Amino acid sequence: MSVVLNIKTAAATAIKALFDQDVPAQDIAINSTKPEFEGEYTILVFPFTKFSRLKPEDTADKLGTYLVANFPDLIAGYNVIKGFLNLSIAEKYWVQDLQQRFNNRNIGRKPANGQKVMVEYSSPNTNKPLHLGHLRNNFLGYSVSEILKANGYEVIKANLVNDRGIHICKSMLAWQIFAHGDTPQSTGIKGDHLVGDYYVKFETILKEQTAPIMTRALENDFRDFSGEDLDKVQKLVTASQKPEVKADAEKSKKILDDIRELARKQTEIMQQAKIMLQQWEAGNPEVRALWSTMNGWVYEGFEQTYKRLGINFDKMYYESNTYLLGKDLVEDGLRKGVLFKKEDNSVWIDLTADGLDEKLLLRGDGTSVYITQDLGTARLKYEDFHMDRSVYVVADEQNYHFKVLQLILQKMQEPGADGIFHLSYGMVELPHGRMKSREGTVVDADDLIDEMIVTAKENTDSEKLKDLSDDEMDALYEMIGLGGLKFFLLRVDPKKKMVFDPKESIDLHGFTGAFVQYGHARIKSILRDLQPDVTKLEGYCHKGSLLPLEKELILLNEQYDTVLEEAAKEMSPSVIANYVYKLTQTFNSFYAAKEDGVYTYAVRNAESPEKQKLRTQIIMLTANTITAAMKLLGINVPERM
RNA sequence: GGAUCGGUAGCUCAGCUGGAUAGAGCAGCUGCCUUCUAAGCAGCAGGUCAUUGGUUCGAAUCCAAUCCGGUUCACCA
Repeated sequence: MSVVLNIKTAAATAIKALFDQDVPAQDIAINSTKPEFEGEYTILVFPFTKFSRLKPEDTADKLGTYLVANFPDLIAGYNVIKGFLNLSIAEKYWVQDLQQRFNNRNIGRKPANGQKVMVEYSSPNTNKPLHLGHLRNNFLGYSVSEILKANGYEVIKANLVNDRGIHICKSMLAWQIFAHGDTPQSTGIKGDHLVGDYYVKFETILKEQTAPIMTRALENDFRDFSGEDLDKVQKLVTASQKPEVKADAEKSKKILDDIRELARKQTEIMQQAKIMLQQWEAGNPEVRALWSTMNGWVYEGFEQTYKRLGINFDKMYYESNTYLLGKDLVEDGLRKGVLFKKEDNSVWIDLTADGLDEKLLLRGDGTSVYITQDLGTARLKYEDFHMDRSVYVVADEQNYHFKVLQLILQKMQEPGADGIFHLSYGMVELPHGRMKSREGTVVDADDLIDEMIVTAKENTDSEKLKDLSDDEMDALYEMIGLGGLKFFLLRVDPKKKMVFDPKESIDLHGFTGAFVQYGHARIKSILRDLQPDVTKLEGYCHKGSLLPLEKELILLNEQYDTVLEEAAKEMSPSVIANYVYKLTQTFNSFYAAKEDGVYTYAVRNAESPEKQKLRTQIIMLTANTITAAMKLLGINVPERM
């Protein structure tokens, strides 16, 4: 049980005894004591004055006296400032805690809790390589999975690959026209990048073909359009010519965009892509063969990147297998009366009572839309694993989609519906704004990783490590570079959008992964020198008093369990990142503190054998906590750097 | 326009289940390597917590309104 919980329980007992009031222990507010006051934890007594019928100071005083008298193993002293009861925890408590935990390699890990949770993350499209935005998703999904595991959940990491659709046909078509049979082998280009290059090629041609259609349309020449699109474009062009629209820059831009969208649809290359998609759906062997080949290239590329990122999955789903799902569910829904049909045979759900709109689930021709597949896939996942919770790591632009998804499943009384949780994360932006592929500002994942590793190499003092082999050095650079990237993307609260400044991200100073790794390497360096006898340490429980930073480090380490629980509850690796940084920072202060040229907290040259044992326990504990915490972020820590 | 998320130091972010004088890092400025790794440490400077009102012993934190910004509201995925 954590110190805080112990204090709360003791306080609840004290309140019952002193004031005859039943206050649930968890309702008692406890803060860390501000550094300028004496003590470690502070109870806020304001809420108790109602029934104590005493001034806050007197209430605190009574409570403090009682706690010291009745819980001497926990609370050694107290002081009162206004309504704040500052408690000094008995040093014996800290020392015993230290002795029990210092050599635990699985620090913080909870026993299995019998709950199963699926975490779906990554879920890439197979038409282009991964970029910065995917990295946040991948790191988050992996880290949250590890955090849940450490809290006792059984976790299934799932990846739903979007391997079919118009976007892939675009790459395929451009490859057919322009590649002259090029392959990753023949060009030496990584498969996902090669396929992505042809996606870009497609977009270039599309743009070229769109321009004249657009120009004609704006001159009221609509020869490129027909049917519904003809109606739409005429209306839009007419609207765009109104003086009040011309005066409104924002409005006219939007109308122009809409016209452009229609023009894009009419281009020859777009029509070809659509035909290809239809052929794919019809099972055309030639198209299917090309599709398999090009997806194969992409998977090889992704495999490399995932491996490098240290990311893995327990279950792969492919949209080509799941995109037809959901129709059964729609049938069930119609039977249950949750869904209804319109006269054109399209199927809808009415969500107006929930403040949303009517939502289409099946088109008039019986084909499904995006959300229908997702409904079907949700059912499939549940049938496969019967998990208690199903987490989707997806950017916050899809908040509405997931709200609707869960609502529909709940209305259909699908068994997994209540367990669905959309782990919605904010976009990664560049200092100048969003990444835009049209403006070529997309930061490629592979490039970024390379850059980070090069930076790590440039900033490493190889003199210190000259006895390491080249392979060991490369592994170290990779650990530091990748760790830095992960830490940078995970240290921010997932819910918030974040700015990625390349200059800042590759920094190895301050609140960074490298800082934490460095702290760990420093500890290991001391331990290498010292070669402590672990069995002796395990039998050692320090008797003398503790210096401030000795106590502070034990205390921070003690908080790890609580931090881990909070990270799981919030599904937020940033909680861990902030904590492990603080812990390392405190260790660094401990490490560097000097008085009159002598290390205050020297381990090797400690002032007594007892202090040496104590400090060895402390730094071992700290190293174990750092290692465990960083592992949950997907970051390894080096023995030396 | 409706829904929704956000606005804290020059920049990037903590703090938000109400509590003491709002914290880090970067950038700027001072110091500190003959002693366990200076990717570090110690310090200085930097704030109308978007604005206004409310709730109360107490508000960056809760409520309301306003302003600013993002996302979303497709028979696209």
